[in-house]
Amino acid sequence: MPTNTEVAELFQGIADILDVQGEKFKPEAYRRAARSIESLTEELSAVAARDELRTIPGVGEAIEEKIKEFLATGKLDYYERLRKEVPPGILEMLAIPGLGPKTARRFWQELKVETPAQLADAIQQGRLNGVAGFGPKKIEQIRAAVVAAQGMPPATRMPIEQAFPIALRLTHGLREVRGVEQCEIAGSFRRRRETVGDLDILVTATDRETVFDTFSKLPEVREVRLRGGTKETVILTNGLQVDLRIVDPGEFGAALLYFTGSKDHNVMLRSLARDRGLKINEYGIFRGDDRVGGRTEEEMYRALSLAWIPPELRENHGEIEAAAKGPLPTLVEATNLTGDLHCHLARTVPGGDITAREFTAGVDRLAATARARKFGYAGVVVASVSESGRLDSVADDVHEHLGRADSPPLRLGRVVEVDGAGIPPEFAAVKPAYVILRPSAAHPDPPPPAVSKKLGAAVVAHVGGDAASRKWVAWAKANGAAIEVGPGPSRLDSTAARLARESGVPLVVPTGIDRPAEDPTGAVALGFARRAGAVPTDVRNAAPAAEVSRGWPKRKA
DNA sequence: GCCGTTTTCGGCCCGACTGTTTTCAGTCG
Repeated sequence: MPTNTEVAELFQGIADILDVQGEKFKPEAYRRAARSIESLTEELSAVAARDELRTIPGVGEAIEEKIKEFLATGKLDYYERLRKEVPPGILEMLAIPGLGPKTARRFWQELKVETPAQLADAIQQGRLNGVAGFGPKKIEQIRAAVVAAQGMPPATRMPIEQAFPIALRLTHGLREVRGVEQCEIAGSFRRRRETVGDLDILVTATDRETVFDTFSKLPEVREVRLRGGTKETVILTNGLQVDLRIVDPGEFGAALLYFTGSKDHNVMLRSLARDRGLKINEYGIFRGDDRVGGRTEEEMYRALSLAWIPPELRENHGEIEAAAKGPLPTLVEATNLTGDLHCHLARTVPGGDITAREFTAGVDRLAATARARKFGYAGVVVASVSESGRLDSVADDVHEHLGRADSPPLRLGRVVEVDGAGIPPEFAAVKPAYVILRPSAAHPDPPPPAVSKKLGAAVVAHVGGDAASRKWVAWAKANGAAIEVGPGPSRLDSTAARLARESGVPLVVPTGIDRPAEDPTGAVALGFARRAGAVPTDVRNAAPAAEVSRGWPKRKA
Protein backbone atom coordinates (compact mmCIF):
# COMPACT_ATOMS: atom_id res chain seq x y z
CA MET A 1 0.00 0.00 0.00
CA PRO A 2 1.61 3.29 -1.09
CA THR A 3 2.22 5.87 1.62
CA ASN A 4 0.88 9.41 1.56
CA THR A 5 4.36 10.66 0.72
CA GLU A 6 4.56 8.34 -2.28
CA VAL A 7 1.20 9.53 -3.57
CA ALA A 8 2.26 13.15 -3.08
CA GLU A 9 5.49 12.51 -4.97
CA LEU A 10 3.55 10.87 -7.78
CA PHE A 11 1.41 13.97 -8.22
CA GLN A 12 4.47 16.23 -8.00
CA GLY A 13 5.97 14.16 -10.81
CA ILE A 14 2.84 14.55 -12.89
CA ALA A 15 2.91 18.30 -12.27
CA ASP A 16 6.52 18.54 -13.45
CA ILE A 17 5.77 16.74 -16.69
CA LEU A 18 2.66 18.81 -17.33
CA ASP A 19 4.74 21.92 -16.68
CA VAL A 20 7.24 20.95 -19.37
CA GLN A 21 4.35 20.24 -21.72
CA GLY A 22 3.20 23.81 -21.21
CA GLU A 23 -0.05 23.08 -19.40
CA LYS A 24 -1.25 26.22 -17.67
CA PHE A 25 -3.28 25.29 -14.59
CA LYS A 26 -3.15 21.55 -14.25
CA PRO A 27 0.34 21.46 -12.73
CA GLU A 28 -0.73 23.74 -9.91
CA ALA A 29 -3.84 21.62 -9.36
CA TYR A 30 -1.72 18.47 -8.97
CA ARG A 31 0.74 20.28 -6.70
CA ARG A 32 -2.06 21.54 -4.52
CA ALA A 33 -3.41 18.02 -4.16
CA ALA A 34 0.11 16.77 -3.42
CA ARG A 35 0.59 19.35 -0.66
CA SER A 36 -2.77 18.48 0.88
CA ILE A 37 -1.99 14.78 0.85
CA GLU A 38 1.48 15.28 2.27
CA SER A 39 0.14 17.18 5.25
CA LEU A 40 -2.69 14.77 6.05
CA THR A 41 -2.67 13.46 9.59
CA GLU A 42 -4.15 10.19 8.45
CA GLU A 43 -3.29 7.53 5.94
CA LEU A 44 -4.85 8.03 2.55
CA SER A 45 -6.09 4.46 2.49
CA ALA A 46 -8.15 5.14 5.62
CA VAL A 47 -9.68 8.23 4.02
CA ALA A 48 -10.37 6.21 0.87
CA ALA A 49 -11.98 3.43 2.90
CA ARG A 50 -14.49 5.94 4.29
CA ASP A 51 -15.03 7.28 0.76
CA GLU A 52 -13.96 10.77 1.84
CA LEU A 53 -11.12 11.47 -0.59
CA ARG A 54 -13.10 14.36 -2.08
CA THR A 55 -13.05 16.16 1.26
CA ILE A 56 -9.29 16.66 0.87
CA PRO A 57 -8.66 20.19 -0.45
CA GLY A 58 -7.61 20.06 -4.07
CA VAL A 59 -8.91 16.54 -4.68
CA GLY A 60 -11.75 16.42 -7.18
CA GLU A 61 -13.25 13.74 -9.36
CA ALA A 62 -10.22 13.07 -11.56
CA ILE A 63 -7.62 13.03 -8.81
CA GLU A 64 -9.86 10.90 -6.60
CA GLU A 65 -9.92 8.26 -9.32
CA LYS A 66 -6.16 8.43 -9.70
CA ILE A 67 -5.62 8.01 -5.97
CA LYS A 68 -7.89 4.97 -5.93
CA GLU A 69 -6.08 3.40 -8.86
CA PHE A 70 -2.67 4.02 -7.31
CA LEU A 71 -3.71 2.69 -3.89
CA ALA A 72 -5.22 -0.42 -5.42
CA THR A 73 -2.54 -1.30 -7.97
CA GLY A 74 0.57 0.62 -6.91
CA LYS A 75 0.68 2.12 -10.39
CA LEU A 76 -1.02 4.88 -12.31
CA ASP A 77 -1.68 4.40 -15.98
CA TYR A 78 -1.94 8.15 -16.61
CA TYR A 79 1.49 8.74 -15.11
CA GLU A 80 3.07 5.88 -17.06
CA ARG A 81 1.72 7.34 -20.28
CA LEU A 82 2.87 10.88 -19.41
CA ARG A 83 6.35 9.69 -18.59
CA LYS A 84 6.78 8.34 -22.11
CA GLU A 85 5.99 11.72 -23.60
CA VAL A 86 8.97 13.51 -22.03
CA PRO A 87 12.63 12.38 -21.86
CA PRO A 88 13.51 11.56 -18.24
CA GLY A 89 16.53 13.88 -18.24
CA ILE A 90 14.28 16.89 -18.77
CA LEU A 91 12.95 16.51 -15.26
CA GLU A 92 16.51 16.52 -13.91
CA MET A 93 17.06 19.83 -15.67
CA LEU A 94 14.10 21.32 -13.82
CA ALA A 95 16.03 20.80 -10.61
CA ILE A 96 18.70 23.24 -11.76
CA PRO A 97 18.12 26.64 -10.15
CA GLY A 98 17.05 29.30 -12.59
CA LEU A 99 16.07 26.76 -15.20
CA GLY A 100 12.34 26.28 -15.45
CA PRO A 101 9.90 24.28 -17.57
CA LYS A 102 9.82 26.76 -20.47
CA THR A 103 13.57 26.76 -20.90
CA ALA A 104 13.87 23.01 -20.45
CA ARG A 105 11.25 22.49 -23.12
CA ARG A 106 13.06 24.79 -25.54
CA PHE A 107 16.36 22.99 -24.97
CA TRP A 108 14.68 19.70 -25.66
CA GLN A 109 12.67 20.71 -28.73
CA GLU A 110 14.97 23.23 -30.38
CA LEU A 111 18.40 21.91 -29.46
CA LYS A 112 17.69 18.22 -28.79
CA VAL A 113 19.27 18.69 -25.36
CA GLU A 114 17.62 16.28 -22.98
CA THR A 115 19.89 15.95 -19.93
CA PRO A 116 21.99 18.23 -17.73
CA ALA A 117 25.14 16.56 -19.12
CA GLN A 118 24.07 17.25 -22.71
CA LEU A 119 23.31 20.82 -21.70
CA ALA A 120 26.80 21.28 -20.31
CA ASP A 121 28.24 19.94 -23.58
CA ALA A 122 25.99 22.18 -25.68
CA ILE A 123 27.14 25.25 -23.79
CA GLN A 124 30.76 24.13 -24.12
CA GLN A 125 30.33 23.82 -27.88
CA GLY A 126 28.75 27.24 -28.10
CA ARG A 127 25.46 25.86 -29.39
CA LEU A 128 23.49 28.30 -27.26
CA ASN A 129 25.22 31.34 -28.67
CA GLY A 130 22.85 33.39 -30.79
CA VAL A 131 19.75 31.49 -29.73
CA ALA A 132 16.94 34.00 -29.21
CA GLY A 133 16.55 34.99 -25.59
CA PHE A 134 19.98 33.71 -24.52
CA GLY A 135 22.53 36.44 -24.04
CA PRO A 136 26.02 35.88 -22.66
CA LYS A 137 24.95 36.45 -19.04
CA LYS A 138 22.10 34.01 -19.25
CA ILE A 139 24.29 31.34 -20.78
CA GLU A 140 26.95 31.82 -18.12
CA GLN A 141 24.32 31.69 -15.39
CA ILE A 142 22.95 28.41 -16.68
CA ARG A 143 26.43 26.98 -17.22
CA ALA A 144 27.44 27.79 -13.65
CA ALA A 145 24.21 26.31 -12.30
CA VAL A 146 24.66 23.09 -14.29
CA VAL A 147 28.23 22.72 -13.10
CA ALA A 148 27.22 23.44 -9.52
CA ALA A 149 24.41 20.87 -9.75
CA GLN A 150 26.67 18.12 -11.11
CA GLY A 151 27.65 15.65 -8.47
CA MET A 152 25.59 17.53 -5.92
CA PRO A 153 22.83 15.67 -4.14
CA PRO A 154 19.41 16.94 -5.15
CA ALA A 155 18.21 19.76 -2.95
CA THR A 156 16.62 18.32 0.13
CA ARG A 157 14.85 19.88 3.05
CA MET A 158 16.83 20.16 6.26
CA PRO A 159 15.51 18.86 9.59
CA ILE A 160 14.38 21.88 11.57
CA GLU A 161 16.49 21.00 14.61
CA GLN A 162 19.54 21.18 12.35
CA ALA A 163 18.55 24.57 10.96
CA PHE A 164 17.60 25.98 14.35
CA PRO A 165 21.02 26.95 15.73
CA ILE A 166 22.03 28.44 12.38
CA ALA A 167 18.82 30.44 12.23
CA LEU A 168 19.37 31.82 15.71
CA ARG A 169 22.94 32.83 14.89
CA LEU A 170 21.81 34.64 11.75
CA THR A 171 19.06 36.58 13.46
CA HIS A 172 21.36 37.37 16.35
CA GLY A 173 23.89 38.77 13.88
CA LEU A 174 21.21 40.84 12.17
CA ARG A 175 19.79 42.26 15.37
CA GLU A 176 23.26 43.57 16.19
CA VAL A 177 23.25 45.72 13.06
CA ARG A 178 22.59 49.36 13.78
CA GLY A 179 19.19 50.52 12.60
CA VAL A 180 17.63 47.04 12.63
CA GLU A 181 14.36 47.12 14.52
CA GLN A 182 12.29 44.04 13.88
CA CYS A 183 13.78 40.74 12.74
CA GLU A 184 11.83 37.52 12.35
CA ILE A 185 12.26 34.25 10.54
CA ALA A 186 9.11 33.46 8.58
CA GLY A 187 8.39 30.46 6.38
CA SER A 188 8.08 26.86 7.42
CA PHE A 189 10.64 27.54 10.14
CA ARG A 190 8.14 29.78 11.89
CA ARG A 191 5.42 27.21 11.37
CA ARG A 192 7.79 24.67 12.95
CA ARG A 193 7.48 22.17 10.19
CA GLU A 194 9.65 19.09 10.67
CA THR A 195 11.88 20.21 7.84
CA VAL A 196 12.77 23.52 6.23
CA GLY A 197 13.63 24.07 2.56
CA ASP A 198 15.14 27.49 3.17
CA LEU A 199 15.01 30.34 5.66
CA ASP A 200 12.99 33.51 5.06
CA ILE A 201 14.18 36.36 7.23
CA LEU A 202 12.26 39.63 7.46
CA VAL A 203 13.81 42.79 8.81
CA THR A 204 12.78 46.39 9.28
CA ALA A 205 15.76 48.71 9.15
CA THR A 206 16.71 52.30 8.45
CA ASP A 207 19.74 51.50 6.34
CA ARG A 208 19.22 48.69 3.87
CA GLU A 209 22.69 48.67 2.36
CA THR A 210 24.34 48.22 5.74
CA VAL A 211 22.05 45.31 6.57
CA PHE A 212 22.77 43.56 3.28
CA ASP A 213 26.50 44.22 3.57
CA THR A 214 26.68 42.90 7.11
CA PHE A 215 24.54 39.91 6.36
CA SER A 216 26.51 38.80 3.31
CA LYS A 217 29.71 38.93 5.38
CA LEU A 218 28.48 36.67 8.19
CA PRO A 219 30.80 33.64 8.54
CA GLU A 220 27.98 31.22 7.72
CA VAL A 221 27.44 32.77 4.28
CA ARG A 222 29.16 31.02 1.38
CA GLU A 223 27.89 33.04 -1.57
CA VAL A 224 25.46 35.80 -2.46
CA ARG A 225 23.14 34.56 -5.14
CA LEU A 226 21.22 37.73 -5.83
CA ARG A 227 20.77 41.16 -4.35
CA GLY A 228 18.12 43.72 -5.21
CA GLY A 229 16.74 46.76 -3.51
CA THR A 230 14.66 44.88 -0.96
CA LYS A 231 15.88 41.32 -1.09
CA GLU A 232 19.10 39.39 -0.80
CA THR A 233 19.48 35.67 -1.37
CA VAL A 234 22.52 33.85 -0.02
CA ILE A 235 23.69 30.26 0.25
CA LEU A 236 25.16 29.19 3.58
CA THR A 237 28.24 27.02 3.94
CA ASN A 238 25.97 24.06 4.71
CA GLY A 239 24.02 24.60 1.47
CA LEU A 240 20.92 26.10 3.03
CA GLN A 241 19.40 29.00 1.09
CA VAL A 242 18.44 32.11 3.03
CA ASP A 243 16.28 34.93 1.71
CA LEU A 244 16.61 38.21 3.58
CA ARG A 245 13.97 40.85 2.94
CA ILE A 246 13.86 44.37 4.24
CA VAL A 247 10.37 45.78 4.54
CA ASP A 248 8.76 49.00 5.74
CA PRO A 249 7.53 48.93 9.35
CA GLY A 250 3.99 49.65 8.18
CA GLU A 251 4.15 46.52 6.02
CA PHE A 252 5.91 44.20 8.43
CA GLY A 253 2.79 42.32 9.55
CA ALA A 254 1.64 41.84 5.97
CA ALA A 255 5.04 40.56 4.92
CA LEU A 256 5.31 38.29 7.95
CA LEU A 257 1.91 36.81 7.22
CA TYR A 258 2.68 36.42 3.55
CA PHE A 259 6.09 34.81 3.95
CA THR A 260 5.07 32.60 6.86
CA GLY A 261 2.49 30.85 4.70
CA SER A 262 1.58 28.17 4.29
CA LYS A 263 0.78 28.70 0.69
CA ASP A 264 -2.59 27.05 1.10
CA HIS A 265 -3.34 29.19 4.16
CA ASN A 266 -2.50 32.32 2.14
CA VAL A 267 -4.61 31.25 -0.81
CA MET A 268 -7.56 30.75 1.54
CA LEU A 269 -7.04 34.17 3.14
CA ARG A 270 -6.86 35.84 -0.23
CA SER A 271 -10.07 34.29 -1.44
CA LEU A 272 -11.70 35.31 1.83
CA ALA A 273 -10.45 38.85 1.25
CA ARG A 274 -11.74 38.87 -2.29
CA ASP A 275 -15.17 37.79 -1.09
CA ARG A 276 -15.23 40.83 1.19
CA GLY A 277 -14.05 43.33 -1.38
CA LEU A 278 -10.54 43.40 0.06
CA LYS A 279 -7.17 42.64 -1.44
CA ILE A 280 -4.21 41.07 0.34
CA ASN A 281 -0.60 41.13 -0.69
CA GLU A 282 2.74 41.22 1.11
CA TYR A 283 2.39 44.99 1.61
CA GLY A 284 -0.91 45.09 3.40
CA ILE A 285 -4.62 44.56 3.15
CA PHE A 286 -6.52 47.05 1.03
CA ARG A 287 -10.03 48.21 0.25
CA GLY A 288 -9.60 49.84 -3.12
CA ASP A 289 -6.54 52.00 -2.67
CA ASP A 290 -7.03 52.38 1.08
CA ARG A 291 -4.76 50.34 3.28
CA VAL A 292 -6.78 48.87 6.14
CA GLY A 293 -3.93 46.97 7.81
CA GLY A 294 -0.37 45.78 7.44
CA ARG A 295 1.73 46.84 10.43
CA THR A 296 0.99 43.69 12.42
CA GLU A 297 -0.43 40.26 11.70
CA GLU A 298 -3.27 40.98 14.11
CA GLU A 299 -4.30 43.92 11.92
CA MET A 300 -4.34 41.70 8.89
CA TYR A 301 -6.50 39.01 10.48
CA ARG A 302 -8.75 41.57 12.14
CA ALA A 303 -9.47 43.20 8.77
CA LEU A 304 -10.79 39.81 7.68
CA SER A 305 -12.83 39.43 10.89
CA LEU A 306 -10.57 36.59 11.96
CA ALA A 307 -8.85 35.92 15.25
CA TRP A 308 -5.06 35.83 15.03
CA ILE A 309 -3.88 32.35 14.09
CA PRO A 310 -0.64 30.94 15.55
CA PRO A 311 1.90 30.20 12.79
CA GLU A 312 2.05 26.52 13.73
CA LEU A 313 -1.60 26.09 12.70
CA ARG A 314 -1.44 27.85 9.35
CA GLU A 315 -1.88 24.88 7.05
CA ASN A 316 -5.47 25.40 5.87
CA HIS A 317 -6.61 22.49 7.98
CA GLY A 318 -9.71 24.24 9.25
CA GLU A 319 -7.93 26.89 11.31
CA ILE A 320 -9.38 29.75 9.24
CA GLU A 321 -12.93 28.52 9.69
CA ALA A 322 -12.27 28.20 13.42
CA ALA A 323 -10.76 31.69 13.63
CA ALA A 324 -13.88 33.11 11.96
CA LYS A 325 -15.98 31.85 14.87
CA GLY A 326 -13.86 33.46 17.58
CA PRO A 327 -10.49 33.31 19.31
CA LEU A 328 -8.69 30.01 18.91
CA PRO A 329 -7.74 27.94 21.96
CA THR A 330 -4.46 29.20 23.39
CA LEU A 331 -1.77 26.68 22.47
CA VAL A 332 0.72 25.44 25.01
CA GLU A 333 3.65 27.81 25.55
CA ALA A 334 7.07 27.43 27.12
CA THR A 335 5.86 29.28 30.20
CA ASN A 336 3.13 26.67 30.74
CA LEU A 337 5.64 23.90 31.31
CA THR A 338 6.03 23.05 34.99
CA GLY A 339 8.90 20.59 34.76
CA ASP A 340 10.67 17.99 32.71
CA LEU A 341 9.89 14.28 32.77
CA HIS A 342 12.88 12.99 30.84
CA CYS A 343 16.27 14.29 31.94
CA HIS A 344 19.59 12.57 31.43
CA LEU A 345 22.74 13.32 33.36
CA ALA A 346 25.71 13.77 31.04
CA ARG A 347 28.24 10.95 31.38
CA THR A 348 31.61 10.33 29.80
CA VAL A 349 30.93 6.67 29.06
CA PRO A 350 27.64 6.27 27.20
CA GLY A 351 25.47 3.84 29.09
CA GLY A 352 28.13 3.46 31.77
CA ASP A 353 27.86 4.27 35.42
CA ILE A 354 28.21 7.93 36.17
CA THR A 355 31.18 9.13 38.19
CA ALA A 356 30.62 10.89 41.48
CA ARG A 357 31.97 14.14 40.08
CA GLU A 358 29.88 13.95 36.93
CA PHE A 359 26.89 13.19 39.04
CA THR A 360 27.22 16.15 41.39
CA ALA A 361 28.02 18.55 38.57
CA GLY A 362 25.15 17.18 36.49
CA VAL A 363 22.57 17.50 39.22
CA ASP A 364 23.77 20.99 40.12
CA ARG A 365 23.53 22.15 36.53
CA LEU A 366 20.17 20.52 36.03
CA ALA A 367 18.78 22.01 39.22
CA ALA A 368 20.02 25.49 38.37
CA THR A 369 18.50 25.36 34.89
CA ALA A 370 15.26 23.95 36.22
CA ARG A 371 15.10 26.64 38.84
CA ALA A 372 15.76 29.39 36.29
CA ARG A 373 12.70 28.16 34.46
CA LYS A 374 10.67 27.95 37.67
CA PHE A 375 10.19 24.21 37.30
CA GLY A 376 8.80 22.20 40.19
CA TYR A 377 10.15 18.80 39.24
CA ALA A 378 12.58 16.94 37.05
CA GLY A 379 12.46 13.24 36.31
CA VAL A 380 16.05 12.03 36.14
CA VAL A 381 16.91 8.81 34.37
CA VAL A 382 19.09 6.56 36.53
CA ALA A 383 21.09 3.89 34.75
CA SER A 384 21.75 1.67 37.76
CA VAL A 385 20.77 1.00 41.36
CA SER A 386 23.86 2.80 42.62
CA GLU A 387 23.00 5.86 40.58
CA SER A 388 19.59 5.82 42.11
CA GLY A 389 21.17 5.87 45.55
CA ARG A 390 23.34 8.80 44.59
CA LEU A 391 20.36 10.73 43.31
CA ASP A 392 18.60 10.16 46.60
CA SER A 393 21.56 11.34 48.59
CA VAL A 394 21.76 14.67 46.78
CA ALA A 395 18.05 15.12 46.23
CA ASP A 396 17.42 16.28 49.77
CA ASP A 397 20.15 18.89 49.43
CA VAL A 398 18.72 20.06 46.16
CA HIS A 399 15.28 20.19 47.62
CA GLU A 400 16.39 22.19 50.59
CA HIS A 401 18.66 24.41 48.58
CA LEU A 402 16.00 25.33 46.09
CA GLY A 403 12.95 25.22 48.25
CA ARG A 404 13.31 28.75 49.45
CA ALA A 405 10.54 31.25 49.78
CA ASP A 406 11.35 32.93 46.48
CA SER A 407 11.08 29.81 44.39
CA PRO A 408 9.08 26.63 44.46
CA PRO A 409 10.75 23.44 45.65
CA LEU A 410 12.27 21.23 43.00
CA ARG A 411 11.47 17.55 43.26
CA LEU A 412 13.85 15.13 41.59
CA GLY A 413 12.21 11.89 40.56
CA ARG A 414 13.99 8.59 39.94
CA VAL A 415 13.19 7.38 36.47
CA VAL A 416 14.05 4.09 34.85
CA GLU A 417 14.28 3.83 31.08
CA VAL A 418 13.40 0.41 29.68
CA ASP A 419 12.39 -1.14 26.40
CA GLY A 420 9.37 -3.34 25.77
CA ALA A 421 10.79 -6.20 27.82
CA GLY A 422 9.72 -4.62 31.08
CA ILE A 423 11.76 -3.64 34.13
CA PRO A 424 14.83 -5.78 34.85
CA PRO A 425 14.72 -7.13 38.42
CA GLU A 426 17.66 -5.01 39.56
CA PHE A 427 15.71 -1.87 38.68
CA ALA A 428 12.61 -2.95 40.53
CA ALA A 429 14.47 -2.12 43.76
CA VAL A 430 14.82 1.48 42.57
CA LYS A 431 11.07 1.99 42.95
CA PRO A 432 10.96 4.52 40.14
CA ALA A 433 8.53 7.42 40.12
CA TYR A 434 7.54 6.21 36.70
CA VAL A 435 9.00 4.32 33.81
CA ILE A 436 10.13 5.65 30.45
CA LEU A 437 9.41 3.10 27.78
CA ARG A 438 11.71 3.33 24.86
CA PRO A 439 11.24 1.02 21.90
CA SER A 440 14.42 -0.82 20.96
CA ALA A 441 15.52 -2.89 17.99
CA ALA A 442 14.86 -6.03 20.06
CA HIS A 443 11.52 -4.77 21.32
CA PRO A 444 10.09 -2.34 18.78
CA ASP A 445 6.49 -3.06 19.74
CA PRO A 446 4.43 -2.24 22.83
CA PRO A 447 4.73 -4.85 25.59
CA PRO A 448 2.08 -7.52 26.14
CA PRO A 449 -0.63 -6.91 28.77
CA ALA A 450 1.15 -8.91 31.46
CA VAL A 451 4.20 -6.64 31.27
CA SER A 452 2.17 -3.49 30.71
CA LYS A 453 0.31 -4.07 33.96
CA LYS A 454 3.54 -4.17 35.98
CA LEU A 455 4.95 -0.98 34.48
CA GLY A 456 2.57 1.40 36.18
CA ALA A 457 2.75 5.05 35.18
CA ALA A 458 4.75 5.41 32.02
CA VAL A 459 6.04 7.84 29.46
CA VAL A 460 6.69 6.49 26.01
CA ALA A 461 9.67 8.17 24.41
CA HIS A 462 11.54 7.97 21.11
CA VAL A 463 8.75 6.54 19.04
CA GLY A 464 9.04 7.32 15.36
CA GLY A 465 7.50 6.30 12.10
CA ASP A 466 3.89 6.14 11.07
CA ALA A 467 3.07 2.53 11.90
CA ALA A 468 5.02 2.49 15.17
CA SER A 469 3.36 5.71 16.29
CA ARG A 470 -0.07 4.26 15.78
CA LYS A 471 0.71 1.14 17.80
CA TRP A 472 2.25 3.05 20.66
CA VAL A 473 -0.47 5.70 20.77
CA ALA A 474 -3.03 2.93 21.05
CA TRP A 475 -1.00 1.27 23.78
CA ALA A 476 -0.59 4.55 25.66
CA LYS A 477 -4.30 5.16 25.52
CA ALA A 478 -5.09 1.69 26.85
CA ASN A 479 -2.50 1.94 29.63
CA GLY A 480 -2.86 5.54 30.77
CA ALA A 481 0.60 6.43 29.54
CA ALA A 482 1.82 9.72 28.11
CA ILE A 483 3.86 9.99 24.95
CA GLU A 484 6.82 12.22 24.22
CA VAL A 485 6.96 14.52 21.22
CA GLY A 486 10.16 15.93 19.76
CA PRO A 487 12.56 16.29 16.86
CA GLY A 488 14.82 13.58 15.53
CA PRO A 489 14.60 10.46 13.42
CA SER A 490 12.81 8.37 16.03
CA ARG A 491 10.63 10.83 17.84
CA LEU A 492 6.98 11.64 17.58
CA ASP A 493 6.56 14.35 14.94
CA SER A 494 3.67 16.78 14.88
CA THR A 495 1.49 14.55 12.73
CA ALA A 496 1.79 11.67 15.14
CA ALA A 497 1.42 14.06 18.07
CA ARG A 498 -1.89 15.18 16.65
CA LEU A 499 -2.97 11.58 16.46
CA ALA A 500 -2.05 11.16 20.13
CA ARG A 501 -3.81 14.34 21.16
CA GLU A 502 -6.94 13.43 19.25
CA SER A 503 -6.92 10.04 20.95
CA GLY A 504 -6.80 11.75 24.32
CA VAL A 505 -3.27 10.59 25.09
CA PRO A 506 -1.30 13.21 27.09
CA LEU A 507 1.81 14.58 25.45
CA VAL A 508 5.14 15.04 27.17
CA VAL A 509 7.22 17.95 25.86
CA PRO A 510 10.98 17.80 26.46
CA THR A 511 12.27 21.15 27.71
CA GLY A 512 15.97 20.76 27.03
CA ILE A 513 17.06 21.57 30.61
CA ASP A 514 19.42 18.61 30.50
CA ARG A 515 21.04 19.79 27.27
CA PRO A 516 23.41 22.57 26.29
CA ALA A 517 21.79 25.99 26.02
CA GLU A 518 22.03 26.05 22.25
CA ASP A 519 20.37 22.65 21.81
CA PRO A 520 17.05 23.24 20.04
CA THR A 521 15.28 20.06 21.19
CA GLY A 522 13.06 21.88 23.68
CA ALA A 523 12.05 24.68 21.35
CA VAL A 524 11.38 22.33 18.46
CA ALA A 525 9.42 19.86 20.58
CA LEU A 526 7.22 22.67 21.84
CA GLY A 527 6.63 23.74 18.24
CA PHE A 528 5.62 20.20 17.28
CA ALA A 529 3.16 20.06 20.18
CA ARG A 530 1.68 23.38 19.08
CA ARG A 531 1.42 22.19 15.48
CA ALA A 532 -0.53 19.26 16.82
CA GLY A 533 -2.92 21.80 18.33
CA ALA A 534 -1.94 21.01 21.93
CA VAL A 535 -3.28 23.28 24.66
CA PRO A 536 -1.82 23.18 28.18
CA THR A 537 -4.32 20.54 29.33
CA ASP A 538 -3.09 18.19 26.60
CA VAL A 539 0.44 18.25 27.99
CA ARG A 540 1.32 16.23 31.05
CA ASN A 541 4.27 18.39 32.05
CA ALA A 542 2.11 21.50 31.84
CA ALA A 543 -0.06 20.35 34.74
CA PRO A 544 0.59 21.84 38.20
CA ALA A 545 3.86 20.58 39.61
CA ALA A 546 2.25 19.13 42.71
CA GLU A 547 -0.10 17.11 40.55
CA VAL A 548 2.61 15.76 38.26
CA SER A 549 4.97 14.79 41.06
CA ARG A 550 2.25 13.42 43.32
CA GLY A 551 2.99 9.87 44.34
CA TRP A 552 6.66 10.09 43.43
CA PRO A 553 8.42 7.82 45.87
CA LYS A 554 9.55 9.45 49.09
CA ARG A 555 13.27 9.69 49.48
CA LYS A 556 15.06 7.80 52.14
CA ALA A 557 15.63 9.84 55.27
C1' DG B 1 -7.86 19.77 -12.72
C1' DC B 2 -10.38 22.23 -9.02
C1' DC B 3 -13.92 25.07 -7.41
C1' DG B 4 -18.34 28.07 -6.24
C1' DT B 5 -22.78 33.46 0.14
C1' DT B 6 -20.95 36.77 -7.04
C1' DT B 7 -20.35 31.00 -10.67
C1' DT B 8 -21.56 24.08 -13.11
C1' DC B 9 -18.27 28.03 -16.56
C1' DG B 10 -14.48 30.70 -16.34
C1' DG B 11 -11.60 31.94 -13.44
C1' DC B 12 -7.12 30.21 -11.18
C1' DC B 13 -1.89 35.19 -6.26
C1' DC B 14 1.06 38.27 -7.62
C1' DG B 15 5.22 40.90 -7.11
C1' DA B 16 10.57 40.92 -7.21
C1' DC B 17 14.29 39.97 -9.78
C1' DT B 18 17.07 38.99 -13.84
C1' DG B 19 18.32 39.26 -18.45
C1' DT B 20 17.14 40.53 -22.74
C1' DT B 21 14.20 43.15 -23.95
C1' DT B 22 12.47 48.70 -26.55
C1' DT B 23 7.79 46.67 -23.28
C1' DC B 24 8.54 41.56 -21.92
C1' DA B 25 9.34 36.53 -20.58
C1' DG B 26 10.83 33.27 -17.39
C1' DT B 27 11.67 31.88 -12.74
C1' DC B 28 10.96 31.99 -8.03
C1' DG B 29 8.64 32.10 -3.76
